[in-house]
Amino acid sequence: MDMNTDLFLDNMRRHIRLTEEEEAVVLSKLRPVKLKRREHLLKQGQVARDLAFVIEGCLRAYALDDNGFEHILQFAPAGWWISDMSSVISRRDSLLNVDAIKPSEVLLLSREDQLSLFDDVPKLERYFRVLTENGLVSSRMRLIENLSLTARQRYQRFCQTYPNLINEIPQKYIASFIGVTPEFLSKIRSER
Amino acid sequence: MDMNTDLFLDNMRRHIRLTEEEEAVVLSKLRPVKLKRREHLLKQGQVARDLAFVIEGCLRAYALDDNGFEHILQFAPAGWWISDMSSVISRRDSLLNVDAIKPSEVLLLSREDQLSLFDDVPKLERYFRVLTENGLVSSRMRLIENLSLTARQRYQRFCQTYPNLINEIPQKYIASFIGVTPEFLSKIRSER
DNA sequence: CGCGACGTTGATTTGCCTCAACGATTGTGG
DNA sequence: CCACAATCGTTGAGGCAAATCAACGTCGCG
Repeated sequence: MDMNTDLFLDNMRRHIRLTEEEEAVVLSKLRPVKLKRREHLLKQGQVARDLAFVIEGCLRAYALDDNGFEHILQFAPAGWWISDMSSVISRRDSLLNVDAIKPSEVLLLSREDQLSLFDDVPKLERYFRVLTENGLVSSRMRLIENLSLTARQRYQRFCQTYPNLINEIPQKYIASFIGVTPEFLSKIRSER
Repeated sequence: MDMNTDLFLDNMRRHIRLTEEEEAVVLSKLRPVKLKRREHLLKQGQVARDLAFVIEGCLRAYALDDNGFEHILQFAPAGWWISDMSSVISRRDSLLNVDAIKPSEVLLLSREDQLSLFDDVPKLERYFRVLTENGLVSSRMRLIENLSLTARQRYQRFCQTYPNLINEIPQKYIASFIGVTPEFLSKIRSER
């Protein structure tokens, strides 16, 4: 079987050390999937069953508000996990959509398999705890920044934090991420 | 020894089932502390070493921006955990302050003890993973709401989510939490 | 009692949105 | 390979939600 798992193994090994057998058990649960641009991995109203590890391309998670506007909560370039943890954990309908910004490839892990892996390979629980902790940290960070920074400052911060993404994805997605209209981001960028 | 741990044990038992010995090991690491109104558990610039479980009163976590304004990220009434996870995890200086809104009592657990407990009582890892997951969920929820709701709607949402807190804490804290000035919250409330 | 913290109210300002028009670029089918 | 549509970014005029600033009433507390 020929799935490109190097990026994933690198990522996991940065946090925990497993035996070869254990790694094989984990890998056996991962399902590789290719996505076209705009193709959805998850739509709101569905229950999210899978976590996705991006090995190529870039995905995004976004919410649609009552007026039909998109609000991007997370970008996931290669090497990142993405999904609606809220839905995965609670098994309730997702409020988020996840789709591919560009042609991408991901490894899927169902919540069911994840939980059974926690029993079979207990060290894995630590790996995902750390990931969740990091997710919490960055989510809080964004909350602070949204409460205390102006749009201009949030854009500068985005440029510092995701220098790779800036030239990789359409500008309107960046606007949606930092919480302004595409028009206003354009005006910000034109100043100097 | 006379520390009121019922609330904590209730909370933990809702997630995992431990033996009496295991519970005793966990309890042995908890240090009870009383806080006066306004007393700080953590100030920004320090490295947060402790997680705090509130057994009485109410605490808050807030960030100070460059202009000296406070932005409250979390309230923790009795039965809630609070701290700056970001600092605890990364061992870097905290960006948050944590203090008591009213006279309070908390149980402290150092990160060091938490990690050693993960080795001694592996089931505990699950408890904290779930807590962190829930924290992530609510943090994301707030981010969505801050991006997509008006101040009026955020206030209504706050009233639904924390009906107990509304008459318990000064209004300016609620303003800080939902991300408006105290003056504007006052105007919102006076409409109808 | 008198002071400080808090909430209210009003006048004014401002950061960002809305709407509309217009190039530039990309993509697509003939 | 061209023609055309769709998508995207830019620019400008006008509008609105919320901030700012200031004054004032009220309450709790030393």
